[in-house]
Amino acid sequence: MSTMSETTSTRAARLSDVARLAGVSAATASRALNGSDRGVREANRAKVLEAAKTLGYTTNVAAQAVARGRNRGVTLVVKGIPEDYANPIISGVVTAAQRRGLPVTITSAGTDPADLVEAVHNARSHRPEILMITGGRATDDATIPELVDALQRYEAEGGRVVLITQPGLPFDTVAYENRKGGYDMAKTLAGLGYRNFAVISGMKHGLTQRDRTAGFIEGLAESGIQLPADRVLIGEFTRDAAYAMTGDLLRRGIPVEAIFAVNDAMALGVLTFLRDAGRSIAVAGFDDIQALRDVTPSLSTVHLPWDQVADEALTMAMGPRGDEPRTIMIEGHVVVRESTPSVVP
Amino acid sequence: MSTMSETTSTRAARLSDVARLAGVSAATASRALNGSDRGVREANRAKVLEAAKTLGYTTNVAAQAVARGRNRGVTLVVKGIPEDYANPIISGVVTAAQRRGLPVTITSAGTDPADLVEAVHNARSHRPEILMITGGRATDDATIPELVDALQRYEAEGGRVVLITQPGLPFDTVAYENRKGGYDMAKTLAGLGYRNFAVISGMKHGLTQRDRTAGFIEGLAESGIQLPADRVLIGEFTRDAAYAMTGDLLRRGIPVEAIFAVNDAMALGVLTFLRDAGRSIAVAGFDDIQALRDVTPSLSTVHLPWDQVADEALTMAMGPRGDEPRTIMIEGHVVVRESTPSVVP
DNA sequence: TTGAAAGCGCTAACAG
DNA sequence: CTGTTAGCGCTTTCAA
Repeated sequence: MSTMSETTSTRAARLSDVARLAGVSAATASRALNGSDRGVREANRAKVLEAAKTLGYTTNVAAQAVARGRNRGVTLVVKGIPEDYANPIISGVVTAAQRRGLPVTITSAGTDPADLVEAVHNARSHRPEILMITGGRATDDATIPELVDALQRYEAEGGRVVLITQPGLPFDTVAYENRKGGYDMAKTLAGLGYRNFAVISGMKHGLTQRDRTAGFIEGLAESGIQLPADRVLIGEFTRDAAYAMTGDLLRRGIPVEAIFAVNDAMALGVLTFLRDAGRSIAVAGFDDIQALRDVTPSLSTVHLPWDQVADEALTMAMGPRGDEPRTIMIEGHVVVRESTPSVVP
Repeated sequence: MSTMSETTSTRAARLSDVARLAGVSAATASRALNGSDRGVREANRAKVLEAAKTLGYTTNVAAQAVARGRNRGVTLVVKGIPEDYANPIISGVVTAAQRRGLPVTITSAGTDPADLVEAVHNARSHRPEILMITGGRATDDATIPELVDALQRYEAEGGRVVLITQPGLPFDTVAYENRKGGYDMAKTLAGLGYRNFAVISGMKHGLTQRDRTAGFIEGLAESGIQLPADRVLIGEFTRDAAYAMTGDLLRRGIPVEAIFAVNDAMALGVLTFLRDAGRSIAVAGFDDIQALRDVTPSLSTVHLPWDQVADEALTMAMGPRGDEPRTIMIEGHVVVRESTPSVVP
C-alpha cells in the first residue's frame, strides 16, 4: 500500500547485537571494541570487529559515560565564539588534543560573566575528564564565587580543571606574562625612538589588559617617559571599540606618535581607523594572532606561543593533580614589524 | 595526622540525592528538573529546585541521553578547524543555535576525507538530535559511500542530518549558488573594464571551486572574453597555496589584469603576494568573511549571508523531515571594493 | 499529581 | 580468555 517511504525507524545497533552476531558475550564484545584490556583472543576480536562493521555499530558514548562515570576527552569552554572568530586558543587546543588522541568538545559561552557560569554548569553535566576554560576575567566579576564553587565541586568529583588566561583562581592554570610583555613592548618602542604614547585598553577591571597596561606604563617610566593618565583609553575589548576610541583620541588633538593596543584585535581597529583617517601613527598590539599576518602594515606585537599554551594546559590536565594548584607562566616576546618603524635618526 | 588534603573524592550529587533531600520521589524530581511535563505541584517543584541548588546538582546528560535514547542539541562537524581559524559557519551556527536555546557541540575533523568519515562516526556515537556537517567535498572522494552510509543509518535511527555546502548527497542541504556567484563576478569585472584574467582555484575535484570557476568562465565568455586554460591555476585550497600560485602565474610573464580567487582565504594569499612583489593587479574573492574586512585594499568578493545559511540549516533540522531530501540554495551577491578599481576610462 | 519499577546501553568485578 | 551479573543515573510507563 503505502509507498515504501522510509518510515522504518531502525533502532541503532547495540553492543548486544554485535555480540550476538559475533557469537560472543557482550562483555567480550565490549572488550574488543572499547576496552583498554588486551584480553581478547584474536579470532574473537576479529569476529566482533566484523560484526560491528556489518551492523554499522557505533559506540553509544552516553551509555559508556554512564557506566564509566566519566566522559572521555576534554571539554573546552570558550567565551564568546561568535565575536572572537579567530581565537587562537581553540585551534591550539584542538591540535594538541588531536595529537594525544583525545576528543575535544567545544562549547561557547556568551561574553557575559553569568554566561560563563552557565556554560560551566553545562559542561559539568557532561562529566568530561578534563574541563578547560578560556577567556578573560575581571576583578569585579561578581560571579567568581559561583564559578569557583562549581569548578571545585567538579574537581571533588574527580574531574580535572585547567584555566587558560585567568590566573589567581585556585585551579591549575596556564597564563601569560602580560605585565612583562607590556613592559618589553614599552622598552622596545622607546628604543625605537618614540616619546609620545597612548594606550588603547579594555574593560577597566579586566585582568589581562590591566597587567599589560601596567607593564607598559612601567616600561615607559623606566625609559624616562611619563604617561599622562588621560592617554590611557578604556572601552570594550573589541576591534570596533578600539576603532572608535582611536577617533576620540585623535580628536583631542594630542600629539601621539605611537599607540599600544592591549591586544591584536584592538590594534587592528586602531590600524584601520588610522588608515581611514589618513593618519600615520605607529601601532603595536599583543597576542600575535595568525589571522592578522596579512595586515598592512604588518603589526608589531608581543608574540605568544599559542600552541605551547594549549600543550602545557593539556599536559597539566593529563598528569597527576598536585597538592596545590599550579600556574605555568608563558612568556611572549616582542616582534617588531612594519607598524612601528624606527624613528631614531 | 595527614594534612587535610582534599583526597575526599566526593560523588557527584545524583537525582536521587536531590529527591531525598526534597522529600519526594526521583520521578518527581526528574519531572521538576528536566521534564517537559507540567505535572508537578508548585510546592514540590520549589523544594526540588532548592535541594538541587544546595547540593550543587547538575544533570548527568549522559544518563539522560541513555534513558531518552538521544542527546539534546546539535553536533557540528567542521573540517579542519586548526587551519581554518576564521570559519564563518561556526559562529553562524553557534549564534543561531543559541537563539533557539539549543546546545551546540563542535567537533573538528582533519582535512583528509577519511577524517570526516571518522568524525561523523564519532558524532554519531553521541546520538545528537541534529548532526550538521560542513566543509567542501570532492567529486573523486572515495569515502563518499561510507559517509553516506553512516549518515543514512543515522537518519534511520531517528537523527536529523543537515549538510552545509555539499549539495548532491541524499540529505537535507543548504548550499550556495557558487556557479552564479562566479558568473556574476565575471560580469562585474568585465563591466569594470578588465580583459585579461586568471583564476586561482583549489583542488581539481572540489565541487565548490569547480562551480565557482565554471561560473566565472561562463560569465567571461558571455562578456566576449575567452579564458585560456592555462590561466586557471589549481592547487591547495589555502591562503599559502594561493600565495605560491600567484608567484608561478606572474613568473610566466602573462599580462594579467585581474585575478579571481575562488575564496577569500586564497584571495588574501594573492593580495599578499602581489603586495610583497610590489605588483598592482586587481583581485576578487568569494565568501566575504568577516576576518578580512580590515585588509587593504579592501577585497571585492561575493558576499554570502552566513548567518542566514546557519539559520536555514537549523530551521530545516528542527522542522519535520520531508519525503525527499531538500536543498536550499542561498544566493550571494557581488560586492565591489577597492581591490578591483574601475579601469573604464 | 505522585511513586514504584522497569528499563536505556554499556562496563566492571567476579567467577570460571 | 570469556561469560554472568550487577549496577551507572536518569526517564517513563503504569497504578495508585
